[in-house]
Amino acid sequence: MRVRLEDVARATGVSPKTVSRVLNEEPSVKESTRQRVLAAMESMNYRPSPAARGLAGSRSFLVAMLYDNNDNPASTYLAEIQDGVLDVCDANRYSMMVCPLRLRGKDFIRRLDALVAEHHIDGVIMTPPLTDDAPLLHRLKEHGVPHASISPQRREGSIGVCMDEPQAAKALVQHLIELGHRRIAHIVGIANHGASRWRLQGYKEALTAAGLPYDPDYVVQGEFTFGSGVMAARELFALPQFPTAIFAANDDMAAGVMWAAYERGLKVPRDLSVCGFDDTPMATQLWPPLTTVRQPSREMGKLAALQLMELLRGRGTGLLVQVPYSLQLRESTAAPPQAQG
Amino acid sequence: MRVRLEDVARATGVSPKTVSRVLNEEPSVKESTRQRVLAAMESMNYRPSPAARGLAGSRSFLVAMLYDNNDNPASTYLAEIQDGVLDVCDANRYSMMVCPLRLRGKDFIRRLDALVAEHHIDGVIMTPPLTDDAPLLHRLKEHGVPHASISPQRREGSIGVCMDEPQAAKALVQHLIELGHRRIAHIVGIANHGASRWRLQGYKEALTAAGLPYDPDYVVQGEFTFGSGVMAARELFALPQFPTAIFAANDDMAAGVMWAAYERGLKVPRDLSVCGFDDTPMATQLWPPLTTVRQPSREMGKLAALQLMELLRGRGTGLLVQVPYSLQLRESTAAPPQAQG
DNA sequence: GACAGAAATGACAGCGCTGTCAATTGGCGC
DNA sequence: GCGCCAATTGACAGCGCTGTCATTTCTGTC
Repeated sequence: MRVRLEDVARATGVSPKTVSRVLNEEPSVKESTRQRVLAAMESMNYRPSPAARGLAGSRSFLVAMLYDNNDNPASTYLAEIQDGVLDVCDANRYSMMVCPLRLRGKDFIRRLDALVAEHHIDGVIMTPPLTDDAPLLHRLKEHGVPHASISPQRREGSIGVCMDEPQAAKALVQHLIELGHRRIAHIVGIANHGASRWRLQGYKEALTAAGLPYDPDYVVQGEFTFGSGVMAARELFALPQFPTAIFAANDDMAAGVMWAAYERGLKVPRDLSVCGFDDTPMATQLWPPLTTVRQPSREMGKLAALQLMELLRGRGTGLLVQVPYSLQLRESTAAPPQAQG
Repeated sequence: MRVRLEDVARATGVSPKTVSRVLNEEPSVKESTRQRVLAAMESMNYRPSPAARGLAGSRSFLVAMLYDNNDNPASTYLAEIQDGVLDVCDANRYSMMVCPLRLRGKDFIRRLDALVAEHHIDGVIMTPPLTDDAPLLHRLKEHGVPHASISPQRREGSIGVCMDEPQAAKALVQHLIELGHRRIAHIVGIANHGASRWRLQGYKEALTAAGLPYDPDYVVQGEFTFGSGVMAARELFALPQFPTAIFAANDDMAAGVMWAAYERGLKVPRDLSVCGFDDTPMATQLWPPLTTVRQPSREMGKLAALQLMELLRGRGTGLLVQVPYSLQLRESTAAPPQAQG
């Protein structure tokens, strides 16, 4: 019925253990034997049973992608990452499980324990804000499960992938300044996300670099959601002298800002410049298309998974790879209404 | 180290096999024994090893979610479905694997074979357009893998979940007609999706019911993507007498229509009414908010998974559950520019 | 050409569970 | 109180692989 390792062994005239060695790319197998075994595997269309491998061996060939499905409004972000991770897992003959966690609910540690206990997970990929949850990280360390992070806040000691977000945000705001804007507002994201901090930081740095004052009234809290962008924008529009440009910490909130602008009868970019961050598909689908920063999520998922694979292979200790950002200058930003000094 | 079934057996004073029976909810276990075993499992925090269960038994407790990541632009749709499926799997102690297939590439059958051969998948959840791919269905039948579908085209013999899409589309177009529209265009979706057929059908039925003529010029082909919506709208705007309302087969294309309208200087809904289908988050984030049909994707994922669970439990033969739709009347539709007759 | 040591291979048990089939127990009629 | 059948439980092998450790086959050396 099913082709087993033993069948391949018999066909090749070697012991099952040797076939196992070839399967697991263990070093001490003579090249000629290796080739014969591989050929037999191929011709017999042999497929190792993950269950048996997991049961007998120490590895499960399973990685879990952990994410917080409370605090991740932009499903496209997660979907793209998942896609990238899956790609790399597939290529490396690993399976991937998706595992939504709820940081707020306090059972997420138990969910993790269950995952490790039941499935013997080999490794974990995490997305923000899980990447920086101390209890979670601690537990992973206790379990001894290797993990790679996407955009973790702590750079030292982290493995995975990141972007120079402060620099990207700074460049974006500098673009606004170059267009002539002086009253630039910022809508911050959810507090425990590194992205929120970095983007705010870049905003501040750009102002400082240009010698512009930092006005706390121009910095309002959002939640990375469209709705929170609307609310934040309304708040800003209520200021006696409202900004000529708004930099929202992500595209969803930027879309909310544009919505609120229309609601108020403001034309973008004539009356107000708007920019976001992430370059989700939505960015090019807004009217006018949104100026933003491209973040290559799919690629980042791949890179994080690749780092994890390195760890699992026992080669090296894993890196925190940095991917380049790129500004996407579109029609939602322009010179401010009245040229000021 | 690890708590095994044998440990639970010893603690309860029964044989491992009896514990196994309890674990698998087999009938012939005395209730008192059952309770004792369950109590021991609980107190010892016993977690069965899926690998061992899969290896020894005939079930793997694994279901795969199959989707085509070529032809599914709306990642939120898939993400929501995945979320729903995952929910139900979790609750039933099943694991879920996600498995993107590419119908176009001809290796997808091999991918499926590998999935079945390696992981001994217990069941499959499919999304359009996979639900109606003959070779795929045939192969699943050959493998004897139970499967549930989300919005399959063939109603008879299918198991899973669906919506009365023709009726929903008809109701939507009737709404336009009631508003006074007479020249209503439709943008069709990708050809091999049932959704495309059903929504077109509903469109036609509404016209017929109202005694309006069917004008082929008013029906243009799209691909469910934003970009294709833009193109289709431009095509329609090029007609000598262009429509006063456009019904796009999904929200993404409707967004494209609105984009194209702005591009041409048309105001929605003053100059043009636009409506979509699906009620993705985007629908409320457009300006003006989009009139559309709500499709409860998450719920549909759950229901399909529940049907699959029924199948896997051996209870009943599985149903094709129908979920209700609901019209979301928002500001993108209004009376046509000039009241006609 | 014999020998040490490395390289390559194999024998065997067992991972944690379930399927099969046999054994035990309990209930009931007479 | 005995026999019979159904309900309940248990013994045991084995799923397909890998870890451990033993064994064989090469190298090169003196």
